[in-house]
Amino acid sequence: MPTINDVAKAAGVSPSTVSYVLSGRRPISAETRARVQAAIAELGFHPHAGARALASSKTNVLALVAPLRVDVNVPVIMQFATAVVTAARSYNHDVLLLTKDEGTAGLERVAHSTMVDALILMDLERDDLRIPALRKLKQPSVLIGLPSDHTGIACVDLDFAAAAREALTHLAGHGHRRIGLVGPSPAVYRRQTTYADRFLAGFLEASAELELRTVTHPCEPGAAGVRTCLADLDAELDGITALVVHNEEALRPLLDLLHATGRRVPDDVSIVAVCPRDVATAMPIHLTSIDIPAHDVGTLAVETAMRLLDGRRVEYTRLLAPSLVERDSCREISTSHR
Amino acid sequence: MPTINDVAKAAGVSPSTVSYVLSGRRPISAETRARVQAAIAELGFHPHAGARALASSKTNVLALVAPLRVDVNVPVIMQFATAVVTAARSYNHDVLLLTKDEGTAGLERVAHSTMVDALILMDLERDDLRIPALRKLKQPSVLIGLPSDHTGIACVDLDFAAAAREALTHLAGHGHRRIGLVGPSPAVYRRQTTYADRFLAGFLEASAELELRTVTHPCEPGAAGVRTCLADLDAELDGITALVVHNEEALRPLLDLLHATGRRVPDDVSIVAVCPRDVATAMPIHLTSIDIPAHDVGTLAVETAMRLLDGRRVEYTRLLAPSLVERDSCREISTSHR
DNA sequence: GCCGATCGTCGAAGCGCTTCGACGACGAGG
DNA sequence: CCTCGTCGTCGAAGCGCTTCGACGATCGGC
Repeated sequence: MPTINDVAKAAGVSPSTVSYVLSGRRPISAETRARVQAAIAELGFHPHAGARALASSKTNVLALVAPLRVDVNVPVIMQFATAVVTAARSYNHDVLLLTKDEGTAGLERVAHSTMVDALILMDLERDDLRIPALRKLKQPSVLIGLPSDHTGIACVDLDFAAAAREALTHLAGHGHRRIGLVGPSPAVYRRQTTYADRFLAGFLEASAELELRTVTHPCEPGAAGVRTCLADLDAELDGITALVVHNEEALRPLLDLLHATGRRVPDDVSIVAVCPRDVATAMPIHLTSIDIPAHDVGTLAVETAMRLLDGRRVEYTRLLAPSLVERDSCREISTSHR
Repeated sequence: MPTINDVAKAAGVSPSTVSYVLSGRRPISAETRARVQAAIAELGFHPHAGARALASSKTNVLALVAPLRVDVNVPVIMQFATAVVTAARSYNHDVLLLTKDEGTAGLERVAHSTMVDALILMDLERDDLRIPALRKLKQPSVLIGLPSDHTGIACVDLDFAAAAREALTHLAGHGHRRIGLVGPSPAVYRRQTTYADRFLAGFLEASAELELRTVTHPCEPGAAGVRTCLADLDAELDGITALVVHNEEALRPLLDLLHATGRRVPDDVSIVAVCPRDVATAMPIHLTSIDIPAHDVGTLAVETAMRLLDGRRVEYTRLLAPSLVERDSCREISTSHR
């Protein structure tokens, strides 16, 4: 492996000149630059990351903390990760992958040992224990999610409250007045994962504003969970004509169940799903859905981290507006049913 | 951030002594060690990763190259990643996540700039262009997959040929003689992804050995793809009594289709799937399946990398034996059908 | 035509750690 | 009792890079 000194010798300049060619931090004459670049190319020089980090206190690495335990929502997590890695690369950064279950210790480890310049976390909980730890780090962090006390930490996410509102507005606009929410699994609520809370809050608010009759229930995974959830909803409110589903896993078994029990979608029951576009269209009936824009959110998170790193201003709370796209699972309800 | 010098001063020793306490490379008296450790704890000292890498030429980081483009098999990829990260941590290593689509350049970048000690790649193709590049790196690599020319590079994977053999043996043992293979999507074959090839080869060999009548077809994603695939299989061989499905995505639509066309599983058609355990049991009928042991494979890959790193011997090709677990999708065929 | 600013380059001082050789102390073996 | 080997520690020399201050050269302004 050639070093910067080898390059300097080959090009007949000093090492610092090579460094300035590389970083562009000082003007270098065109000829010198050309000679240096030629030498770099010829020798196949690549700066040593560790040396660079040591001298410059920059690693060009971002930590991404993902809930890798195969929980729920695997595809969404994957989309976030993809977006983050891709965006990071576009800023000439790499991504160090941490698992959420290393907890606070993992964050501190990589931060204290200066392995990363910034951290991006996903799957935040309402009173996430990691938040206070993050505040103590010298590296900035960006959250994908919106825990309760996030002052001073940048947060990026879909506006789940608005999403719920939009789902209900859409259904109400189609004449639906009795609506059930099939929520995430109880485990998600138990962890107080922030998106679940925010969606539910938005749902209840909008429900009141629009003067709808609504019921909500979490939904355990699997066909059995869906069956229970639906039964609960029906028991608490009869004449439900529409369902909002904020639970990717439940979608498929739910459709199966409705089909099996002779409730046609959308003729007997309308559905608005909250899920990535591709899962909405992978269903036998293409679902009217509110997209979870994982790609945008991931990209935005990286962008925010970059701004933070070079000291530019950032919006500390950035909630992306939801967008509902109509497909085949909602139907105008006839006045007689209202 | 305290440095090793601060610790040394606080403990009244030289920096090198602190280093030896940390690394254990030289004997240190119990008292000195205690003093040093106390100082470390008190100051909250964490060695600077870059400095360490520079001085020791070890980064304690592994590169993991994953196909992050949301392709097929997302859950499996996630399981691999989880296993790799977890295993790496257990060896005190971290994981740098690269996307496959950075190709050769990405590997060279992280290797040449000494960001990682070793590389783990997944989703290998038969004549993967990255293999020659890997050979030139100073860091060792471990492949999850088995490309055609892998001499000198460690490979780890499920033995897909044996898996195919086992599936057919199981079905043959239940009296099935006419069997169809629902393969991965044509895109997977086109890329000559190694597991697809190996499974197919094993399937054909076993089919001949067991004197079965078999047909095979790739299967495009989506319900339409499944319909076409099944139609093709039926057209080429009538009286099919069993299906081997080596395509996670296809499983669900396939069951739907069979159901819709009145072919009962397992009464009319038996199924052996190749997929992670949890997807096999997530189906309405619990499928007899051959597990894709992502966790074991990922862990083994890391283990292999570690052995390579400290110069121990490794088996250069390690194919894990498949294990078929019986569930509810296979049925003994009555002699009248044979 | 002189002065100060700007340009382009160099040298040297680190960044924080590991590791090698050296060296005193001490116990064991002859 | 002397020597040799081992133990425990230290000092110094890097590892490969960035960055700061310095300095000659060049240039525009008056």
